[in-house]
Amino acid sequence: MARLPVYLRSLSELATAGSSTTSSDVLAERSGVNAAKVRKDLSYLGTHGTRGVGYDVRHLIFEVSRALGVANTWPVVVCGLGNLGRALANHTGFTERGFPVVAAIDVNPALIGMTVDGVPVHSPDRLADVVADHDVAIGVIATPPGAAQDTADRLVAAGVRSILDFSSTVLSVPDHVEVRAVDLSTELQILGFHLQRDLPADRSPRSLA
Amino acid sequence: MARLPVYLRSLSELATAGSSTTSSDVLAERSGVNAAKVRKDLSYLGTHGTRGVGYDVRHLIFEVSRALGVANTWPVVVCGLGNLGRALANHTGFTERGFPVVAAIDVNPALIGMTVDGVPVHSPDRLADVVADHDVAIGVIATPPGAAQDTADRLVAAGVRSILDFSSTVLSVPDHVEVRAVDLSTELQILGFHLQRDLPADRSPRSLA
DNA sequence: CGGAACTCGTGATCCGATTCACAAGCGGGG
DNA sequence: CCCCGCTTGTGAATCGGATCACGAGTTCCG
Repeated sequence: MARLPVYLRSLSELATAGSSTTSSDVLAERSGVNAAKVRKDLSYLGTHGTRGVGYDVRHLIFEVSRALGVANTWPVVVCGLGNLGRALANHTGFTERGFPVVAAIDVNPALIGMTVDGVPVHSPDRLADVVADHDVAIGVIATPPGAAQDTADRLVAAGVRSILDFSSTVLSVPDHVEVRAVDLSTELQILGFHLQRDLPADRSPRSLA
Repeated sequence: MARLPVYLRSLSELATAGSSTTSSDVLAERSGVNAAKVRKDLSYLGTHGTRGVGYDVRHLIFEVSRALGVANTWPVVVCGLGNLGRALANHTGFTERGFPVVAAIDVNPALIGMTVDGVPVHSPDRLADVVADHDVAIGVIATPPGAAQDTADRLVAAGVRSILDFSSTVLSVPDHVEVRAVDLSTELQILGFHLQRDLPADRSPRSLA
Protein backbone atom coordinates (compact mmCIF):
# COMPACT_ATOMS: atom_id res chain seq x y z
CA MET A 1 0.00 0.00 0.00
CA ALA A 2 0.99 3.56 -0.69
CA ARG A 3 -0.09 4.57 2.80
CA LEU A 4 2.54 2.63 4.69
CA PRO A 5 5.17 5.38 4.40
CA VAL A 6 2.67 7.87 5.77
CA TYR A 7 1.90 5.64 8.71
CA LEU A 8 5.59 5.26 9.33
CA ARG A 9 6.06 9.01 9.48
CA SER A 10 3.12 9.44 11.82
CA LEU A 11 4.43 6.69 14.04
CA SER A 12 7.86 8.26 14.18
CA GLU A 13 6.32 11.53 15.24
CA LEU A 14 4.37 9.78 17.94
CA ALA A 15 7.48 7.99 19.13
CA THR A 16 9.51 11.18 19.42
CA ALA A 17 6.54 12.79 21.15
CA GLY A 18 6.93 10.15 23.82
CA SER A 19 3.91 7.99 23.13
CA SER A 20 4.55 4.32 23.69
CA THR A 21 1.13 3.22 22.58
CA THR A 22 -1.49 4.54 20.18
CA SER A 23 -4.88 3.77 18.70
CA SER A 24 -6.07 3.45 15.15
CA ASP A 25 -8.06 6.63 15.70
CA VAL A 26 -5.01 8.71 16.53
CA LEU A 27 -3.02 7.20 13.71
CA ALA A 28 -5.84 7.81 11.26
CA GLU A 29 -6.13 11.42 12.37
CA ARG A 30 -2.42 12.00 11.94
CA SER A 31 -2.25 10.25 8.60
CA GLY A 32 -5.31 11.89 7.15
CA VAL A 33 -7.26 8.69 6.58
CA ASN A 34 -10.10 6.67 8.03
CA ALA A 35 -9.62 4.63 11.21
CA ALA A 36 -11.06 1.47 9.70
CA LYS A 37 -8.64 1.76 6.83
CA VAL A 38 -5.73 1.98 9.23
CA ARG A 39 -6.82 -1.17 11.01
CA LYS A 40 -7.34 -3.08 7.80
CA ASP A 41 -4.02 -1.95 6.39
CA LEU A 42 -2.18 -2.93 9.53
CA SER A 43 -3.95 -6.26 9.72
CA TYR A 44 -2.39 -7.15 6.35
CA LEU A 45 1.00 -6.77 7.95
CA GLY A 46 0.13 -9.54 10.32
CA THR A 47 0.57 -6.98 13.04
CA HIS A 48 -1.46 -7.50 16.15
CA GLY A 49 -2.54 -4.64 18.30
CA THR A 50 -4.20 -5.23 21.61
CA ARG A 51 -7.96 -4.88 21.82
CA GLY A 52 -8.99 -2.35 24.32
CA VAL A 53 -5.53 -0.83 24.36
CA GLY A 54 -4.26 -0.07 20.89
CA TYR A 55 -0.94 -0.57 19.17
CA ASP A 56 2.54 -0.51 20.60
CA VAL A 57 4.27 2.31 18.77
CA ARG A 58 7.75 0.84 18.78
CA HIS A 59 6.61 -2.56 17.68
CA LEU A 60 4.47 -1.08 14.94
CA ILE A 61 7.37 1.01 13.68
CA PHE A 62 9.36 -2.17 13.50
CA GLU A 63 6.66 -4.03 11.60
CA VAL A 64 6.00 -1.26 9.09
CA SER A 65 9.70 -0.68 8.56
CA ARG A 66 10.19 -4.33 7.85
CA ALA A 67 7.30 -4.43 5.40
CA LEU A 68 8.67 -1.42 3.58
CA GLY A 69 12.15 -2.87 3.57
CA VAL A 70 13.58 0.21 5.20
CA ALA A 71 16.53 -1.86 6.33
CA ASN A 72 17.65 -2.20 2.73
CA THR A 73 19.36 0.60 0.91
CA TRP A 74 18.61 1.05 -2.77
CA PRO A 75 21.23 3.03 -4.67
CA VAL A 76 19.77 5.61 -7.02
CA VAL A 77 21.08 7.18 -10.21
CA VAL A 78 19.70 10.56 -11.29
CA CYS A 79 19.51 11.08 -15.04
CA GLY A 80 19.43 14.67 -16.22
CA LEU A 81 20.93 17.55 -14.26
CA GLY A 82 18.58 20.38 -15.03
CA ASN A 83 17.04 22.38 -12.22
CA LEU A 84 15.07 19.46 -10.96
CA GLY A 85 17.77 16.85 -11.40
CA ARG A 86 20.25 18.95 -9.48
CA ALA A 87 17.78 19.49 -6.67
CA LEU A 88 17.14 15.76 -6.48
CA ALA A 89 20.81 14.85 -6.56
CA ASN A 90 21.39 17.36 -3.82
CA HIS A 91 18.43 16.33 -1.70
CA THR A 92 19.75 14.99 1.57
CA GLY A 93 16.52 13.33 2.60
CA PHE A 94 17.00 10.52 0.13
CA THR A 95 20.22 9.16 1.56
CA GLU A 96 18.77 9.33 5.05
CA ARG A 97 15.91 7.12 4.00
CA GLY A 98 18.02 4.50 2.32
CA PHE A 99 18.15 5.87 -1.21
CA PRO A 100 21.68 7.22 -1.71
CA VAL A 101 22.26 9.03 -4.97
CA VAL A 102 25.43 7.29 -6.08
CA ALA A 103 25.77 8.91 -9.49
CA ALA A 104 24.24 11.30 -11.97
CA ILE A 105 24.03 11.12 -15.73
CA ASP A 106 24.04 14.05 -18.11
CA VAL A 107 24.88 14.74 -21.73
CA ASN A 108 26.58 18.04 -20.95
CA PRO A 109 30.32 17.54 -21.61
CA ALA A 110 31.11 20.33 -19.18
CA LEU A 111 29.59 18.31 -16.35
CA ILE A 112 30.83 14.83 -17.20
CA GLY A 113 33.65 13.87 -14.92
CA MET A 114 32.80 16.53 -12.39
CA THR A 115 31.10 15.92 -9.10
CA VAL A 116 28.00 17.91 -8.22
CA ASP A 117 27.34 18.07 -4.52
CA GLY A 118 29.48 15.03 -4.07
CA VAL A 119 27.73 13.08 -6.79
CA PRO A 120 29.91 12.04 -9.74
CA VAL A 121 28.51 12.84 -13.18
CA HIS A 122 28.85 10.37 -16.02
CA SER A 123 28.03 10.26 -19.70
CA PRO A 124 24.92 8.33 -20.74
CA ASP A 125 27.25 5.90 -22.46
CA ARG A 126 28.61 4.83 -19.12
CA LEU A 127 25.19 4.20 -17.61
CA ALA A 128 25.49 0.42 -17.78
CA ASP A 129 28.84 0.54 -15.99
CA VAL A 130 27.54 2.90 -13.36
CA VAL A 131 24.58 0.66 -12.67
CA ALA A 132 26.77 -2.39 -12.44
CA ASP A 133 29.45 -0.75 -10.30
CA HIS A 134 27.11 0.69 -7.72
CA ASP A 135 24.42 -1.94 -7.87
CA VAL A 136 21.89 0.74 -8.77
CA ALA A 137 18.31 -0.33 -8.12
CA ILE A 138 16.34 2.79 -9.04
CA GLY A 139 16.69 5.23 -11.89
CA VAL A 140 15.31 8.75 -11.65
CA ILE A 141 14.52 10.39 -14.97
CA ALA A 142 14.72 14.18 -14.79
CA THR A 143 15.64 14.77 -18.40
CA PRO A 144 13.75 16.84 -20.96
CA PRO A 145 10.79 14.91 -22.38
CA GLY A 146 12.58 14.19 -25.64
CA ALA A 147 15.34 12.25 -23.94
CA ALA A 148 13.14 10.39 -21.47
CA GLN A 149 12.28 7.27 -23.44
CA ASP A 150 15.85 6.78 -24.54
CA THR A 151 17.04 7.17 -20.99
CA ALA A 152 14.44 4.68 -19.82
CA ASP A 153 15.57 2.20 -22.46
CA ARG A 154 19.16 2.53 -21.30
CA LEU A 155 18.17 2.08 -17.69
CA VAL A 156 16.18 -1.03 -18.51
CA ALA A 157 18.99 -2.42 -20.63
CA ALA A 158 21.34 -1.88 -17.72
CA GLY A 159 19.07 -3.96 -15.53
CA VAL A 160 17.25 -1.30 -13.53
CA ARG A 161 13.78 -2.44 -12.62
CA SER A 162 12.36 0.66 -10.92
CA ILE A 163 12.04 4.09 -12.46
CA LEU A 164 10.85 7.36 -11.02
CA ASP A 165 9.90 9.57 -13.94
CA PHE A 166 9.64 13.35 -13.74
CA SER A 167 9.73 13.91 -17.46
CA SER A 168 6.05 14.46 -18.32
CA THR A 169 6.21 11.49 -20.63
CA VAL A 170 4.40 8.20 -20.94
CA LEU A 171 7.23 5.69 -20.89
CA SER A 172 6.94 2.28 -22.46
CA VAL A 173 8.93 -0.33 -20.62
CA PRO A 174 8.81 -4.11 -20.21
CA ASP A 175 6.29 -5.53 -17.78
CA HIS A 176 8.83 -6.40 -15.15
CA VAL A 177 9.88 -2.75 -14.79
CA GLU A 178 7.90 -0.54 -12.46
CA VAL A 179 7.48 3.10 -13.32
CA ARG A 180 6.11 5.79 -11.06
CA ALA A 181 5.44 9.08 -12.77
CA VAL A 182 5.47 12.45 -11.06
CA ASP A 183 4.38 15.29 -13.28
CA LEU A 184 4.42 18.70 -11.70
CA SER A 185 2.64 20.46 -14.54
CA THR A 186 -0.14 17.92 -14.39
CA GLU A 187 -0.55 18.51 -10.69
CA LEU A 188 -0.86 22.24 -11.27
CA GLN A 189 -3.28 21.71 -14.12
CA ILE A 190 -5.50 19.60 -11.89
CA LEU A 191 -5.51 22.34 -9.29
CA GLY A 192 -6.27 24.86 -12.01
CA PHE A 193 -9.08 22.69 -13.25
CA HIS A 194 -10.78 22.73 -9.89
CA LEU A 195 -10.18 26.44 -9.43
CA GLN A 196 -11.90 27.10 -12.70
CA ARG A 197 -14.80 24.86 -11.83
CA ASP A 198 -15.40 26.49 -8.49
CA LEU A 199 -15.24 30.09 -9.56
CA PRO A 200 -17.25 30.88 -12.62
CA ALA A 201 -20.87 31.87 -12.52
CA ASP A 202 -20.93 31.53 -16.28
CA ARG A 203 -21.32 28.08 -17.73
CA SER A 204 -18.36 25.74 -17.33
CA PRO A 205 -17.96 22.79 -19.69
CA ARG A 206 -19.79 20.12 -17.77
CA SER A 207 -19.71 18.36 -14.48
CA LEU A 208 -16.81 15.95 -14.30
CA ALA A 209 -17.02 14.35 -10.87
CA MET B 1 -10.11 13.54 -14.26
CA ALA B 2 -6.37 13.46 -13.78
CA ARG B 3 -5.90 12.02 -17.25
CA LEU B 4 -6.97 15.08 -19.16
CA PRO B 5 -3.54 16.72 -19.09
CA VAL B 6 -2.03 13.53 -20.45
CA TYR B 7 -4.53 13.45 -23.28
CA LEU B 8 -3.75 17.05 -24.03
CA ARG B 9 -0.06 16.28 -24.33
CA SER B 10 -0.71 13.32 -26.58
CA LEU B 11 -3.02 15.39 -28.73
CA SER B 12 -0.45 18.14 -29.07
CA GLU B 13 2.10 15.61 -30.21
CA LEU B 14 -0.32 14.25 -32.76
CA ALA B 15 -1.09 17.73 -33.99
CA THR B 16 2.55 18.65 -34.48
CA ALA B 17 3.05 15.28 -36.15
CA GLY B 18 0.53 16.44 -38.71
CA SER B 19 -2.45 14.26 -37.83
CA SER B 20 -5.75 16.03 -38.27
CA THR B 21 -7.82 13.16 -36.97
CA THR B 22 -7.26 10.32 -34.53
CA SER B 23 -8.98 7.38 -32.89
CA SER B 24 -9.48 6.44 -29.29
CA ASP B 25 -7.14 3.52 -29.89
CA VAL B 26 -4.25 5.73 -30.91
CA LEU B 27 -4.89 8.16 -28.12
CA ALA B 28 -5.08 5.34 -25.61
CA GLU B 29 -1.81 3.88 -26.84
CA ARG B 30 -0.06 7.21 -26.57
CA SER B 31 -1.49 8.03 -23.19
CA GLY B 32 -0.83 4.65 -21.70
CA VAL B 33 -4.45 3.83 -20.91
CA ASN B 34 -7.34 1.74 -22.14
CA ALA B 35 -9.29 2.76 -25.25
CA ALA B 36 -12.64 2.45 -23.56
CA LYS B 37 -11.43 4.70 -20.80
CA VAL B 38 -10.44 7.35 -23.31
CA ARG B 39 -13.85 7.29 -24.92
CA LYS B 40 -15.65 7.44 -21.61
CA ASP B 41 -13.47 10.29 -20.38
CA LEU B 42 -13.99 12.28 -23.54
CA SER B 43 -17.72 11.65 -23.50
CA TYR B 44 -17.89 13.49 -20.18
CA LEU B 45 -16.56 16.55 -21.94
CA GLY B 46 -19.59 16.53 -24.15
CA THR B 47 -17.16 16.08 -26.98
CA HIS B 48 -18.46 14.27 -29.96
CA GLY B 49 -16.20 12.28 -32.19
CA THR B 50 -17.49 10.82 -35.41
CA ARG B 51 -18.38 7.14 -35.47
CA GLY B 52 -16.39 5.26 -38.04
CA VAL B 53 -13.89 8.09 -38.28
CA GLY B 54 -12.59 9.15 -34.90
CA TYR B 55 -11.88 12.48 -33.32
CA ASP B 56 -10.80 15.73 -34.90
CA VAL B 57 -7.48 16.51 -33.27
CA ARG B 58 -7.77 20.28 -33.35
CA HIS B 59 -11.29 20.32 -32.04
CA LEU B 60 -10.42 17.88 -29.31
CA ILE B 61 -7.46 19.98 -28.25
CA PHE B 62 -9.84 22.89 -28.01
CA GLU B 63 -12.35 20.98 -25.94
CA VAL B 64 -9.80 19.52 -23.53
CA SER B 65 -8.07 22.86 -23.18
CA ARG B 66 -11.33 24.50 -22.35
CA ALA B 67 -12.21 21.85 -19.80
CA LEU B 68 -8.84 22.23 -18.13
CA GLY B 69 -9.09 25.99 -18.22
CA VAL B 70 -5.79 26.30 -20.02
CA ALA B 71 -6.86 29.74 -21.19
CA ASN B 72 -6.68 31.00 -17.64
CA THR B 73 -3.39 31.76 -15.98
CA TRP B 74 -3.07 31.03 -12.30
CA PRO B 75 -0.29 32.88 -10.52
CA VAL B 76 1.77 30.74 -8.18
CA VAL B 77 3.79 31.55 -5.09
CA VAL B 78 6.59 29.18 -4.04
CA CYS B 79 7.15 28.92 -0.30
CA GLY B 80 10.56 27.71 0.78
CA LEU B 81 13.69 28.15 -1.28
CA GLY B 82 15.65 25.02 -0.52
CA ASN B 83 16.93 22.87 -3.33
CA LEU B 84 13.50 21.92 -4.44
CA GLY B 85 11.91 25.33 -4.03
CA ARG B 86 14.62 26.94 -6.09
CA ALA B 87 14.25 24.35 -8.82
CA LEU B 88 10.51 24.95 -8.89
CA ALA B 89 10.83 28.73 -8.93
CA ASN B 90 13.29 28.41 -11.77
CA HIS B 91 11.28 25.88 -13.73
CA THR B 92 10.32 27.46 -17.02
CA GLY B 93 7.67 24.91 -17.89
CA PHE B 94 5.27 26.36 -15.36
CA THR B 95 4.96 29.80 -16.86
CA GLU B 96 4.52 28.29 -20.30
CA ARG B 97 1.54 26.31 -19.11
CA GLY B 98 -0.18 29.20 -17.43
CA PHE B 99 1.28 28.98 -13.93
CA PRO B 100 3.71 31.90 -13.60
CA VAL B 101 5.73 31.94 -10.41
CA VAL B 102 5.16 35.52 -9.36
CA ALA B 103 6.91 35.40 -6.01
CA ALA B 104 8.77 33.26 -3.54
CA ILE B 105 8.68 33.19 0.23
CA ASP B 106 11.53 32.31 2.53
CA VAL B 107 12.58 32.97 6.09
CA ASN B 108 16.23 33.47 5.18
CA PRO B 109 16.98 37.20 5.73
CA ALA B 110 19.78 36.97 3.18
CA LEU B 111 17.30 36.11 0.47
CA ILE B 112 14.44 38.43 1.35
CA GLY B 113 14.36 41.35 -0.98
CA MET B 114 16.52 39.62 -3.57
CA THR B 115 15.26 38.14 -6.76
CA VAL B 116 16.11 34.53 -7.58
CA ASP B 117 15.91 33.76 -11.27
CA GLY B 118 13.72 36.79 -11.72
CA VAL B 119 11.41 35.84 -8.88
CA PRO B 120 11.24 38.29 -5.98
CA VAL B 121 11.67 36.81 -2.51
CA HIS B 122 9.54 38.00 0.38
CA SER B 123 9.30 37.35 4.07
CA PRO B 124 6.51 35.06 5.28
CA ASP B 125 5.04 38.11 6.99
CA ARG B 126 4.33 39.66 3.63
CA LEU B 127 2.57 36.59 2.27
CA ALA B 128 -0.90 38.09 2.50
CA ASP B 129 0.23 41.19 0.60
CA VAL B 130 1.93 39.13 -2.05
CA VAL B 131 -1.16 37.03 -2.58
CA ALA B 132 -3.35 40.09 -2.81
CA ASP B 133 -1.01 42.03 -5.09
CA HIS B 134 -0.51 39.29 -7.63
CA ASP B 135 -3.85 37.58 -7.31
CA VAL B 136 -2.10 34.37 -6.38
CA ALA B 137 -4.28 31.30 -6.87
CA ILE B 138 -1.94 28.47 -5.98
CA GLY B 139 0.58 28.07 -3.19
CA VAL B 140 3.46 25.63 -3.48
CA ILE B 141 4.89 24.43 -0.19
CA ALA B 142 8.52 23.38 -0.47
CA THR B 143 9.50 24.16 3.09
CA PRO B 144 10.95 21.76 5.65
CA PRO B 145 8.22 19.61 7.21
CA GLY B 146 8.23 21.61 10.43
CA ALA B 147 7.22 24.82 8.69
CA ALA B 148 4.66 23.29 6.35
CA GLN B 149 1.52 23.53 8.44
CA ASP B 150 2.24 27.11 9.43
CA THR B 151 2.85 28.01 5.84
CA ALA B 152 -0.37 26.33 4.82
CA ASP B 153 -2.26 28.26 7.48
CA ARG B 154 -0.84 31.52 6.20
CA LEU B 155 -1.72 30.65 2.62
CA VAL B 156 -5.26 29.77 3.60
CA ALA B 157 -5.60 32.94 5.65
CA ALA B 158 -4.44 34.92 2.65
CA GLY B 159 -7.21 33.39 0.59
CA VAL B 160 -5.35 30.75 -1.41
CA ARG B 161 -7.58 27.79 -2.17
CA SER B 162 -5.18 25.41 -3.90
CA ILE B 163 -1.97 24.04 -2.43
CA LEU B 164 0.68 21.83 -3.93
CA ASP B 165 2.57 20.29 -1.04
CA PHE B 166 6.06 18.81 -1.34
CA SER B 167 6.76 18.82 2.37
CA SER B 168 6.10 15.18 3.34
CA THR B 169 3.43 16.34 5.71
CA VAL B 170 -0.25 15.70 6.17
CA LEU B 171 -1.71 19.19 6.11
CA SER B 172 -4.95 20.05 7.76
CA VAL B 173 -6.87 22.73 5.95
CA PRO B 174 -10.50 23.84 5.64
CA ASP B 175 -12.74 21.84 3.32
CA HIS B 176 -12.82 24.47 0.63
CA VAL B 177 -9.06 24.29 0.14
CA GLU B 178 -7.69 21.63 -2.17
CA VAL B 179 -4.34 20.07 -1.40
CA ARG B 180 -2.33 17.84 -3.68
CA ALA B 181 0.63 16.19 -2.02
CA VAL B 182 3.76 15.09 -3.83
CA ASP B 183 6.16 13.21 -1.64
CA LEU B 184 9.35 12.10 -3.30
CA SER B 185 10.55 9.93 -0.45
CA THR B 186 7.24 8.10 -0.42
CA GLU B 187 7.55 7.43 -4.14
CA LEU B 188 10.98 5.96 -3.62
CA GLN B 189 9.82 3.91 -0.67
CA ILE B 190 7.04 2.43 -2.76
CA LEU B 191 9.53 1.47 -5.44
CA GLY B 192 11.79 0.00 -2.77
CA PHE B 193 8.86 -1.92 -1.33
CA HIS B 194 8.21 -3.63 -4.65
CA LEU B 195 11.89 -4.26 -5.23
CA GLN B 196 12.08 -6.00 -1.91
CA ARG B 197 9.01 -8.08 -2.61
CA ASP B 198 10.23 -9.26 -5.99
CA LEU B 199 13.72 -10.23 -4.99
CA PRO B 200 13.91 -12.33 -1.91
CA ALA B 201 13.60 -16.09 -1.92
CA ASP B 202 13.37 -15.94 1.84
CA ARG B 203 10.05 -15.13 3.39
CA SER B 204 8.92 -11.52 3.10
CA PRO B 205 6.36 -10.12 5.58
CA ARG B 206 3.20 -11.05 3.80
CA SER B 207 1.44 -10.49 0.51
CA LEU B 208 0.06 -7.00 0.31
CA ALA B 209 -1.76 -6.75 -3.05
C1' DC C 1 -26.95 0.49 -54.14
C1' DG C 2 -25.37 -3.02 -50.73
C1' DG C 3 -22.30 -4.60 -47.63
C1' DA C 4 -17.94 -4.77 -45.17
C1' DA C 5 -14.83 -2.54 -42.10
C1' DC C 6 -14.18 0.74 -38.80
C1' DT C 7 -15.04 3.64 -34.68
C1' DC C 8 -17.79 6.08 -31.30
C1' DG C 9 -21.07 6.20 -27.32
C1' DT C 10 -22.87 3.88 -23.50
C1' DG C 11 -25.54 0.52 -20.68
C1' DA C 12 -24.13 -3.59 -18.12
C1' DT C 13 -20.77 -5.93 -15.65
C1' DC C 14 -16.87 -6.62 -12.95
C1' DC C 15 -13.61 -5.89 -9.46
C1' DG C 16 -10.97 -3.95 -5.94
C1' DA C 17 -10.93 -0.60 -2.40
C1' DT C 18 -13.39 1.71 1.16
C1' DT C 19 -16.57 1.85 4.68
C1' DC C 20 -19.80 -0.08 7.98
C1' DA C 21 -20.97 -2.59 11.82
C1' DC C 22 -20.32 -5.61 15.32
C1' DA C 23 -18.50 -9.61 17.87
C1' DA C 24 -14.44 -10.63 20.58
C1' DG C 25 -10.74 -9.54 23.65
C1' DC C 26 -8.53 -6.60 27.16
C1' DG C 27 -7.99 -3.65 31.36
C1' DG C 28 -9.43 -1.22 35.24
C1' DG C 29 -12.49 -0.13 38.98
C1' DG C 30 -15.68 -1.23 42.40
C1' DC D 1 -15.01 -11.52 40.89
C1' DC D 2 -17.78 -9.14 37.73
C1' DC D 3 -19.08 -5.57 34.85
C1' DC D 4 -18.29 -1.69 31.88
C1' DG D 5 -15.93 0.93 28.58
C1' DC D 6 -12.52 0.87 25.12
C1' DT D 7 -10.22 -0.83 20.89
C1' DT D 8 -9.07 -4.26 17.66
C1' DG D 9 -10.02 -7.51 13.80
C1' DT D 10 -12.91 -8.75 10.19
C1' DG D 11 -17.06 -10.37 7.57
C1' DA D 12 -20.72 -7.85 5.00
C1' DA D 13 -22.27 -4.11 2.46
C1' DT D 14 -21.25 -0.28 -0.36
C1' DC D 15 -19.12 2.53 -3.61
C1' DG D 16 -16.71 4.05 -7.69
C1' DG D 17 -13.78 3.33 -11.41
C1' DA D 18 -12.33 0.20 -15.10
C1' DT D 19 -13.61 -2.97 -18.45
C1' DC D 20 -16.66 -5.37 -21.57
C1' DA D 21 -19.75 -5.70 -25.14
C1' DC D 22 -22.58 -4.17 -28.42
C1' DG D 23 -25.84 -1.05 -30.94
C1' DA D 24 -25.48 2.75 -34.11
C1' DG D 25 -23.45 5.83 -37.35
C1' DT D 26 -19.85 6.62 -41.05
C1' DT D 27 -16.91 5.72 -44.99
C1' DC D 28 -15.51 3.36 -48.88
C1' DC D 29 -15.31 -0.02 -52.34
C1' DG D 30 -17.18 -3.07 -55.62
